[in-house]
Amino acid sequence: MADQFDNHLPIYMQIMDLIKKDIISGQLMPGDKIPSVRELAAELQINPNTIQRALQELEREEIVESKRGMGRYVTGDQAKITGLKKEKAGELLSRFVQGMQELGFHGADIVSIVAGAVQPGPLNDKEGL
Amino acid sequence: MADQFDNHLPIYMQIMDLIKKDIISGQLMPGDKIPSVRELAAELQINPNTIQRALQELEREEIVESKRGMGRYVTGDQAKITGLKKEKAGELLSRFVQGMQELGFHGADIVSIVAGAVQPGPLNDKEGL
Amino acid sequence: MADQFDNHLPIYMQIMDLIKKDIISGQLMPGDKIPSVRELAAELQINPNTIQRALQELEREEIVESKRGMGRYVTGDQAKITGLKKEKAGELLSRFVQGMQELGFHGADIVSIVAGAVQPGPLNDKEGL
Amino acid sequence: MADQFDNHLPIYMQIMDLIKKDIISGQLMPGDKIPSVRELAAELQINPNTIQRALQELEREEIVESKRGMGRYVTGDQAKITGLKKEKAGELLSRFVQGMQELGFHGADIVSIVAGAVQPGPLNDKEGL
DNA sequence: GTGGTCTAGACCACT
DNA sequence: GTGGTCTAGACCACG
Repeated sequence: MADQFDNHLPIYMQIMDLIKKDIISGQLMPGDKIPSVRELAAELQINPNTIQRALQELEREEIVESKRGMGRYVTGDQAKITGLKKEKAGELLSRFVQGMQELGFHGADIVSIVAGAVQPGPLNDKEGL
Repeated sequence: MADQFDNHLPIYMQIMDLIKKDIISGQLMPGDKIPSVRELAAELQINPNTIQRALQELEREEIVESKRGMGRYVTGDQAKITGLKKEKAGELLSRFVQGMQELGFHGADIVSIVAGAVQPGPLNDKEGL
Repeated sequence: MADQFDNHLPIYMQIMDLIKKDIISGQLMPGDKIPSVRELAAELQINPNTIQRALQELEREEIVESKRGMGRYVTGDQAKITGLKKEKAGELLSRFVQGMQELGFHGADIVSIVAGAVQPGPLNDKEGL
Repeated sequence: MADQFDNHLPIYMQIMDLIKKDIISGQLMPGDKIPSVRELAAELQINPNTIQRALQELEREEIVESKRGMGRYVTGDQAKITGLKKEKAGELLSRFVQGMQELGFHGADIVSIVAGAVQPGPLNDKEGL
């Protein structure tokens, strides 16, 4: 079976991203309990130490809080979460735009390529890429 | 002086990207000679072995050919090169769109965000992100 | 002591062959852990970097997988392994037959030469070659 | 266009082989004049120095003789040529048989595989390999 | 001069 | 402990 994880990014970071996405998308709401290290380790087939590392880093980023003896919880700070979303979106956007410009695509090209990708209509075909 | 190379990605990969960009942008045309390992090492202030590694990988990807004792050359296969551009663009695009969708943005949102980024007009400001 | 490695072929390729043979012959089964770079380096009296190179190439050929921090493993893809054997045999065969034909030997000649070599009987002696 | 030469064997050796094959197969007979370095260089699209090296080595092996100011000629020593043929055949044979044995094929297997390859009859199919 | 290989030794992040 | 990367310096065969 194909590995679910990418080889050139640390697994713990990929796990951080998984959890962040769950939070941003609302699957995990502020204040929700996060599955225990053991549960996540079993579910993802990953060494518990690696899960531990991921959660520690999320704590450092104040996205997750641990309550002694009660497990870890999504931060109640809503601003933190919307900030997270903006930050991620900003990263994605700038990486994309900069990359496309380096490939020689310019303003309008880029927009129309994206338009073609998100809502493929009769006027756009894949060749446009 | 600030290092010209990024810490998250191995230097040899960044060198690969440098050369790929030169090829895609037309600074290096099909059949052109690529500067020798030693020249690149001197120019980029990088150990020759690292340059060697980068060029070997490009050779594996059939973007570059080495002619014994005569140096390395950009592949003459034009299709390979245009393929390279499409591949890079496709990667960037799908990573971006998929990422944005995971963050909860949908079709039109994504397009307008990109539009705002590439051609900032009076109606869009960066804060809108 | 006579070097265990041949001069015409790079050491790292010879190490690749060693490991491939272990896999084909079943000494290393699919999913088995491969000795660490350092272990192999000590055992074969070869610089670790050279071992590393050999294993990296095997990874490129998808004969071996590395699991971060956990070592390298023989691919679990059984088809890959049987494919390996067929590929090697096919190479050997076509190189041999083509070579013999270029030397002016034809069908039956070639077969009987091989027969003489693998099971020398009273009717064939090596001088016959 | 695909290069006519293999990357992991020196070109001059490959040229030596070309000429040897011509001699063994009778395309070049004992005493025949060998094309000049310039001619071969033009024909094979190879640096004359490389051709020169190949011919020098053939002289060292006494397969070719140079007559001052008159060019190079295939040796008149017929024994040398038949010896050449035996040597080449022996190399091919032992490399093949040894290789197949390392892959786990044994006597009769090897013979029947060769038989299938040189005269494919209704009883043998490729799957047999 | 060119690429290719090898050694030695070091540092790092990941598990 | 594991692989991955990088540097430094050396040697070699090829063209």
